[in-house]
Amino acid sequence: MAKIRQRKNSTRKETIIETAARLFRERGFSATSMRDLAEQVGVEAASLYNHISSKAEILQELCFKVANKFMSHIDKVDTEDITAIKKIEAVLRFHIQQMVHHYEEVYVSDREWKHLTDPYLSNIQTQRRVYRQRIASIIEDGIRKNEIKKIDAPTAVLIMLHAVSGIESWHRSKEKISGEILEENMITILIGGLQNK
Amino acid sequence: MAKIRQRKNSTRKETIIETAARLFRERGFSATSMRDLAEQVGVEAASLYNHISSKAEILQELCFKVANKFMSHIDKVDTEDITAIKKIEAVLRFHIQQMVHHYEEVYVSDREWKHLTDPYLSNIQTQRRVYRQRIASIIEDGIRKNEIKKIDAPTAVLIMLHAVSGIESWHRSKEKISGEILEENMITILIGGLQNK
DNA sequence: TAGTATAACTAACATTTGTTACCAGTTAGT
DNA sequence: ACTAACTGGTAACAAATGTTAGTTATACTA
Repeated sequence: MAKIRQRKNSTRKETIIETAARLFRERGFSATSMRDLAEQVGVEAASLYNHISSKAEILQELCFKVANKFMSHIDKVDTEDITAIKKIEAVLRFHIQQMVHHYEEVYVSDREWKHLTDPYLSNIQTQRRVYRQRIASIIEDGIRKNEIKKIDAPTAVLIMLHAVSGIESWHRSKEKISGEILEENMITILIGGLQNK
Repeated sequence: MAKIRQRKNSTRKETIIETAARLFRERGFSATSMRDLAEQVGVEAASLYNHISSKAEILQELCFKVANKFMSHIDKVDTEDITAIKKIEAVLRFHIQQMVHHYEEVYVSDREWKHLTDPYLSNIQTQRRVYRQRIASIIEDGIRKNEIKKIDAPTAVLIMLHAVSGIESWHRSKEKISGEILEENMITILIGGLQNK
């Protein structure tokens, strides 16, 4: 029972969270009501509460899932023995791939985290700050080693991360180039812009 | 009376819209209530309706004001007799300056236009599409003339515009570099990334 | 001084919101 | 077969939402 409860519960819960991610992306967290969500899931609003404990919890799960994913990745990249510019490229490629393949959850957690409430809000703010600082440190390292142009590292981080979130437009556009070509184009422009020639 | 009504009315209306821009930026359009707005203006919620006709109207005014501003600017740039890369640089610098000096309204109109309703929604969607296409055309022209790397133009536009919206992080950061240095850094990276060497 | 437009207020409205309490049918393990 | 968990539904809630109606005080114009 415990086992089965776990499995069934989480499957249904996952459906709800995935559906919520799509709606939060389309309409925003605040503009999405539990009744909207229920309708898309095919259930009454009250029934959602058999699987989740609040609307806020859905956003929390989305945000922390994504935050953890990016944090683990930069952990891995940072231990590799490659040049700073290669590290930045690896981080950038990961961001692009995540935005291409896990669009909804990544986009939502990036745009809607402000609607978290306090223990979670502070937590995610800290995580985001730490994450950006780690990228900035890699860039500063690259500048010292003359691999990267002499620029303001936080500004470079800001450009990188926000450029990636623009992949939203790509998703919505009619005639999409492939994800791979998108990735190469973005790398060309952004790494090209950072790199010292 | 007409004169004074006009002047007083628009002053008060402007205050409301400016305050709304700040709140919409901080909390989002949907998460900002008319009572929140009224409180910040220092008035009861119902009193707002002496100056504006609806919450939606506030967003409309913000979005179209900003859209018109950018559209006029690209009109001007496009008639100038300069290289394609210089045109792109001019557009980019204008975006950066607008984001630095008219942060709230530019940011809000960029993030919250989805909450417009239909005659206005379609209108702004078209304007945004046309605007991006015009930048893409300049880029394609630059590619033909070998001033710009052989990249996918819509992708370059996407990167440019979204990178600029990242100036939001700069506004929120404690130790800001100056607006001018920010601008030069962004130009270095982005124009450096586009330009053919 | 009388008259009029402005801009504020209070009270109230109809909806929509997130959520809870409670009940019923189905499923799965003993 | 019996029990317990799971998952759904109905009804309802208190609070919050955008907005309207009606009133009043102020201030400028004639």
